[in-house]
Amino acid sequence: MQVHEVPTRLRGKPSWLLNRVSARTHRLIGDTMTAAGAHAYQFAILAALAEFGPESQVQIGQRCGIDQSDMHTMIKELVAQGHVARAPDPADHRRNLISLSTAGRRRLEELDTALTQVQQDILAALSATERDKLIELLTRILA
Amino acid sequence: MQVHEVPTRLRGKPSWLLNRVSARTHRLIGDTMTAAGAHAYQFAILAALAEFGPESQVQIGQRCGIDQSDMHTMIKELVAQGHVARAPDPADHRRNLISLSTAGRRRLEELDTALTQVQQDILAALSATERDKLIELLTRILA
DNA sequence: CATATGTCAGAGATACTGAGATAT
DNA sequence: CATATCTCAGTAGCTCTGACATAT
Repeated sequence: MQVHEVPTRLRGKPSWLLNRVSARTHRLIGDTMTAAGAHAYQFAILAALAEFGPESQVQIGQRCGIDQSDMHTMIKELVAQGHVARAPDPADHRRNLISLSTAGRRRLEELDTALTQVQQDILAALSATERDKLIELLTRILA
Repeated sequence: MQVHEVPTRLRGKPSWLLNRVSARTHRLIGDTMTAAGAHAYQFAILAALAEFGPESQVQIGQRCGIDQSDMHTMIKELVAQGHVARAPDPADHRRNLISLSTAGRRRLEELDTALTQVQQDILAALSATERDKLIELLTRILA
């Protein structure tokens, strides 16, 4: 649907390409999560808990790149859905220890399946080798 | 500054990598443009005008991926700065023809220089060949 | 006292929706 | 009448700042 040609000074810049691709991706992921009644942050939180076990809100946020201020709402929703439990840390009463429930573990798999499908859609134009290359390059940029 | 390990289910997903890289890039570009007293959209508009000549707001927006509703403010600022002129299109009185001034052309070069430098910073971890590869892959995803 | 955590209110920028005015 | 452009108000989601209470 590209009716008009994109200015050369834009389409040659990685920052512009990244922004456009990321915007499209973000919309797809958002739609998928909304359809599942979830939030992208919540998948990240569930994934962190499944891999590293119970942690404080701050710890989870640092792992996933979620601001401390935004963890509260996300955790509150997950608690209401029965996907995680929030309990004071006996070893440090400032902290809440967040832990994954059985339902939360199922939820994680469910969301992961949906999100994995979205990856296929996003990268449909690339071969398997190229997808790996893209992941590698992005990972190195981020490191 | 990655204190905590990122969950595998996140760091292996292109959507997550794209989001993180794009967020960092977006911040760098934003800071650079703010320092120059400009907006990222405005660079795009100036680039379109320099390459394709005077056009309507809708046309420019479609080229650059800027919503029609957001063009108005951007153009207004560019007019106030003397970088573009806005005049009714004699051939179609619904349209404003936006055209680049001499100052706008200088401004474009100035912003392009700054933005080109940011690209170097973003892609510092990649070789020239890898940068080209990344651009190619992102371009194909977008096509 | 200094620091860490969680909670909460709100700001700022981005991208979009919807509606109205004008012109084709 | 249907459509296109421009303008403008306002919404929604994301990210971040600042403040405060509590605990270490």
